[in-house]
Amino acid sequence: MSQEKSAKKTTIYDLAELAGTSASAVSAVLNGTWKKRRISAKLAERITTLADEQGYAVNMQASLLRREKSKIIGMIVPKYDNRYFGSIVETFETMARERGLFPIITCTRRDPELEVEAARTMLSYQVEWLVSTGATDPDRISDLCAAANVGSLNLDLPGTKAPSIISDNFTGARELTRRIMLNSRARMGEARPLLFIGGRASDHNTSERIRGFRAAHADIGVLLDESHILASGYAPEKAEASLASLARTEGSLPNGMFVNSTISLEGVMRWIKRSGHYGEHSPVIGCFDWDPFAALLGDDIEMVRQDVPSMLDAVFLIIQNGAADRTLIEIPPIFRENFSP
Amino acid sequence: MSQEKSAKKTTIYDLAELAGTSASAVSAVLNGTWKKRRISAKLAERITTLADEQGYAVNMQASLLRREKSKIIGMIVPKYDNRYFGSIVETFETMARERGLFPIITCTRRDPELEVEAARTMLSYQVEWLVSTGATDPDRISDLCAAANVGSLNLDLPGTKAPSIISDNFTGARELTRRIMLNSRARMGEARPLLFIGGRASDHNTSERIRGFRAAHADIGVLLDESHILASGYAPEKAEASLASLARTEGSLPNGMFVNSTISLEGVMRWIKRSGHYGEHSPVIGCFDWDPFAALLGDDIEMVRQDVPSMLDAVFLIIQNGAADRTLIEIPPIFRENFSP
DNA sequence: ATGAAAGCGCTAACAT
DNA sequence: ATGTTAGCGCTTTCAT
Repeated sequence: MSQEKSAKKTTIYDLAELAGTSASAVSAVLNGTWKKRRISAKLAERITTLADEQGYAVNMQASLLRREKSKIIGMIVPKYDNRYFGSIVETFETMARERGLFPIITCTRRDPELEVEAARTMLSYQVEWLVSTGATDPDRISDLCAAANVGSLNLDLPGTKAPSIISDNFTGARELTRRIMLNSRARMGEARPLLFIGGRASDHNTSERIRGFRAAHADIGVLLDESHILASGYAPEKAEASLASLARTEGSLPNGMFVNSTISLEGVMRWIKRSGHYGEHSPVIGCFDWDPFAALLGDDIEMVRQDVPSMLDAVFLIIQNGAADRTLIEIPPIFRENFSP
Repeated sequence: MSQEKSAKKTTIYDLAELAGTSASAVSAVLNGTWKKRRISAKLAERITTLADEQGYAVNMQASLLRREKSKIIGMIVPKYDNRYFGSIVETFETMARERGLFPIITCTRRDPELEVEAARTMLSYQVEWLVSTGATDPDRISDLCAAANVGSLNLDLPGTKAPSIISDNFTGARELTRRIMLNSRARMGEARPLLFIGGRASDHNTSERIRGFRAAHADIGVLLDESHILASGYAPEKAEASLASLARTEGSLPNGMFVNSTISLEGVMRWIKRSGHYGEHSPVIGCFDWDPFAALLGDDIEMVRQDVPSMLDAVFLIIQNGAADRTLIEIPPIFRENFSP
């Protein structure tokens, strides 16, 4: 890595010399503690001007080493390729900064190894809190944090060793399923069992959503088909493949579907288009997650939006006030009629 | 901010005491420099085990303070709400880590003040390089970096005080325009002038794309209408509003459009749907940027994908080998037939 | 109203 | 083959 000029960076000692004062005075002026030190306004003025001229910037590494707290807060996130995680990251950054914290974020691409490596690195950087978003093994990360005396939090997917903030998946899925069935009935004349597709059966969110899916069928008195629950992963290709395979074995597919994420929806829509399976009569679809273009894809596509601002409010509330490790906070997702303008 | 336990963190001195050795030995073992120190394998072994047991993590603040280089590389990015920036961030993180660098990223929401504040903060954290992505005032950031002897780079939008890596907007836009016109001719029988919408006329990318747009019209010998170039901003609402306004004044809109980003496309598609302006005959569209759902929106929607991996290859190449400040690297965007599977 | 000095945890040159 | 020591740049008592 090449360095443009070889000049060293300006330090408070350089500034002190230029101002004809001491490093401690400079430090006090530059970090705002100088009122209690009763440093003269002219000295303060002189120092600030000088600092500006020299393009001085504190060395955080040195500053943090000396202080007790780093004010750094970390987050790991699986992907940046959808609106949900995108807004989680953006909101997290904004809220952290509003609270005087410095956010650092790492994308771990759903790779368990990368997750723990990222967690370790963040601990080295002295994060005071670590938020694991959609982590495959959140408890492992909580253990690492606990060993380093650092607070941890789970977001989106729950764990058992730190407070968790997630969507109310059961209630949300139940209502979403109800709506899909209503739409389907409006079109087909009668309520019919739906297909569930996407996600991993092993993860808490997916299993809760499947539970809500079942409950909604029971509510309406429709018997669902167990072989129509396809929790085959998050990647679009997975969804595409399992639809193809089901169509092959069963000939014809249900005309209503519950899709577990926009990422899975990508595969679903692609398959529908490519296969031509449904011909003119595209299926009635509901998706647990929101995307602006997907929303324009058809009239019969119902979407739920996870309430990211409320989820992160809860996160920062816990950071401020603490909470028991096994706390589970479930935030209701938002339906179409309550979408923000 | 509450701290769970009050125990202090383990340091190399604690480890040294437990292992009955010195801090420097521990340090050497833990950071891999111990081969050249000819430390015995058993000592090394003992120390590593101990470190594991104690959940030890180096204090980067201390380590970096002592070392000469931080290995930290910063990036500022406008938004996380579309695939283009999402993949820039994800690719940047991955490539940085592959090179032993620690990436820190800040989202500045197209806010010029936030941009410089973020840059300052990153300089405090001793970044060795700062990549400004889509910055509103990249030269300002380059100045800050220069004052701190830190390298800077512009991505997506060029500047004049640091090397810039951008898409080949002119050529890309010219070819995209040509394709839209071809599609339009195939449908309407004759080539007609298109509408240009989205972006800011003041930014380099938009003006280059408009230049390409003009060139393609000239190539085919079609006269374009200057009042049909609507560079009214990036937000979906802006696009929506300017279409509405144009439709009001002109009655009818061109049946082919060049849309300058997926974000603008969001507004365009919404307006088309809400207004019902085009009735059954939806317009032929081309978009400078790619989104998987937008791609499924219609048969006549052509998209170009900016070549993010190549752009970031160029970024890291410059970081390794250096380049003159005014270097401008233009990466050809990718058309449909060359999309990766 | 301001300066001197100690020390945060780590690394690297210099001992042995 | 391993220990001692001098800082890295900053903050913070404690003197004055």
